[in-house]
Amino acid sequence: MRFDRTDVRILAELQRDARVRANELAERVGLSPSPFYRRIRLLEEEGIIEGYVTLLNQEKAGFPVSAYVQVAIEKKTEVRLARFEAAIAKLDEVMECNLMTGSFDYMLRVVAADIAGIERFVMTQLTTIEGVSDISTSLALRRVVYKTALPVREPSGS
Amino acid sequence: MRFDRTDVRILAELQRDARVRANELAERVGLSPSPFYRRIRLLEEEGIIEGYVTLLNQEKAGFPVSAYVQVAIEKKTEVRLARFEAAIAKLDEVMECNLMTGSFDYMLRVVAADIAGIERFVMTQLTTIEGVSDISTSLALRRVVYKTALPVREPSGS
DNA sequence: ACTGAAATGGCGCGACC
DNA sequence: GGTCGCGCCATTTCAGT
Repeated sequence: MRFDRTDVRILAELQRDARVRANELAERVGLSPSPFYRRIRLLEEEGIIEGYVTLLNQEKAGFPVSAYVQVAIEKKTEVRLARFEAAIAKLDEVMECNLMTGSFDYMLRVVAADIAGIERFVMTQLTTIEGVSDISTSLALRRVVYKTALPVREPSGS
Repeated sequence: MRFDRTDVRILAELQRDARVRANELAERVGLSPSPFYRRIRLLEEEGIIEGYVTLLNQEKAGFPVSAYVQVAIEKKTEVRLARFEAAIAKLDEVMECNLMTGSFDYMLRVVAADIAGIERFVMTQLTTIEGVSDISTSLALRRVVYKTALPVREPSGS
């Protein structure tokens, strides 16, 4: 699916604030309500829009500590990777997990109430998963940037 | 500020879906609309709730590639770090940036339309910032987990 | 076929108990 | 925290171009 510059403007606004006044936003992009809603529905159906969520302040919500944890898996069979991923998916503290290039296999971002919580996570949750052969943890000292908004741009040749 | 188990249930739902039927959610947590809205407003004012945003599908929005980029800064003066952070904050591709412990100083998550976009970002944006002395880039091969919802729990002694 | 304008049902939110 | 009630917004339908 392609989206035009109007979609791009709508998506930019919605990414910033899921609760913008729809009519006002429609007007701002030069649309009346009904085509505006049609576009939104289409974007939802196409799966471009994945959902509308509420963001909490990490500190104030009680999770001031973030850590990036790199994990290496030995003898990477498909089954073993699948099991690791299934185990990871169940852990609430894991905000992100990606299969990576490089010497480690997975990169995780983990949150906790304190540094001990990170250690506890690594020791009791990660090391107990079959095949985990190496773990490298780096603590975040301070968050500089955290965004959820992708830099959507209009496809070049439109 | 403390929140009780009712707040926790509300926050859990709102993190999952910012557009839940408010009256329905209020009822589900055993509240009538009014006190429900009062709690929400309070959570917003306290800054626990940071905002309501729309999440896009990274692939479908045209940014299928993620990379974690570690950056080392030489002669880390406060001014130099501040300048680096200011420069980073302006770059749309940077979804996350944290000051870190360990041999590198910053950990970034960067998105791009293709691998060349990551290389271009590193070469033209990162290396040109004063003081950047080392960069290590790892590509994400596949996203396993991506969440925005913190595992909020009721404070222990309530 | 896609856009624009009007109607309505339901929600958000304040006043008051 | 609950009840009442108003105003406004999200959403659909319908006509126009």
